[in-house]
Amino acid sequence: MNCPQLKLENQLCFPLYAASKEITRRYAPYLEPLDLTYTQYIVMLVLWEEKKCNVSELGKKLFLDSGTLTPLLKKLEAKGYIQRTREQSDERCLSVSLTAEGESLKRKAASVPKSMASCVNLSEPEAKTLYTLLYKVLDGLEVP
Amino acid sequence: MNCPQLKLENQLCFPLYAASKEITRRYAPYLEPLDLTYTQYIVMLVLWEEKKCNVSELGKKLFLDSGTLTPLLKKLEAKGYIQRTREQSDERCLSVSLTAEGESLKRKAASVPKSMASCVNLSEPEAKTLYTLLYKVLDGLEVP
DNA sequence: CTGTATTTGATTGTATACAATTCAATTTTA
DNA sequence: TAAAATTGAATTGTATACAATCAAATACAG
Repeated sequence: MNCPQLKLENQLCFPLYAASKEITRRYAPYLEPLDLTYTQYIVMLVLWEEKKCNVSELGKKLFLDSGTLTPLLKKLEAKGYIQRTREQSDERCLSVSLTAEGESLKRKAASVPKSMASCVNLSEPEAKTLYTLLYKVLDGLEVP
Repeated sequence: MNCPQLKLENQLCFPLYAASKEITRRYAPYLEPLDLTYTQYIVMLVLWEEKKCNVSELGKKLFLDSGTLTPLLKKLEAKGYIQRTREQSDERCLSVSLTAEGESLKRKAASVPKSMASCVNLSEPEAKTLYTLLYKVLDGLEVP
């Protein structure tokens, strides 16, 4: 049974999956001094921008659900980077905000993106094209 | 502290990470009738092509290590799709091969790629460009 | 030939991921 | 306004991922 569409090299999903994993793995050495994993890092990226965010908002932005975020946020709290407090107006909502330590971590993180960019062997226009196409895929998936 | 390079929207890694996860998630409904997860599916893709493969070869092709593959291959064996046998010439090597059932599963899988392609909202040239750029990233990472 | 080095999978430990379910708080509705 | 529906996190269960380590088999140097 000859099936070219089932060849690994003919899949678009596979380089996407592999590149994502490999890139994430390359982040580890740069994030270790910050005591962050990659997923914890992108949560901190949101908080450095927003200051305050509840779990569902984080989930929407990062494409993560509460089953991933709840334990992860507890770890960030244990590290002293964030606070978790129930919102007064709606006790169902858990508000996540930075501690002073979490805020000051931003300074140490400032060099991470440049370090990582140097790992990725793309020209500026190529990176831009890739970025655009990936968001097109993501947006196209939004409504199933 | 204003830090544009730390904005989520300025990261290339993030849409890569998110798109990969979302695409993988979209595979589930199509793979469920085959009783395969996404990772199990890409292992089967290799085996449908190669017939026979040892663990380290699978790992190289799929960017996975033995910590992921060993339990996964045991599950595929438990489902009856593959056989795991030590190679006679080198007892360290575990040879993975298809059973008749695993081979015949290929027929049921033949329609999966087309179904998935319809989920991805890219034109043919866009998909090709994305593919090329992703492999360029992967190849650029090969040697750290 | 033998002791050391290397190779190969397996194991262990930590950290995601996500579906499905639960539970409590809030909102809607009959 | 009391019951129903909805919402938002947390929990449970299953499946990856990968670093680090281990043990067995093999290769290889002297």
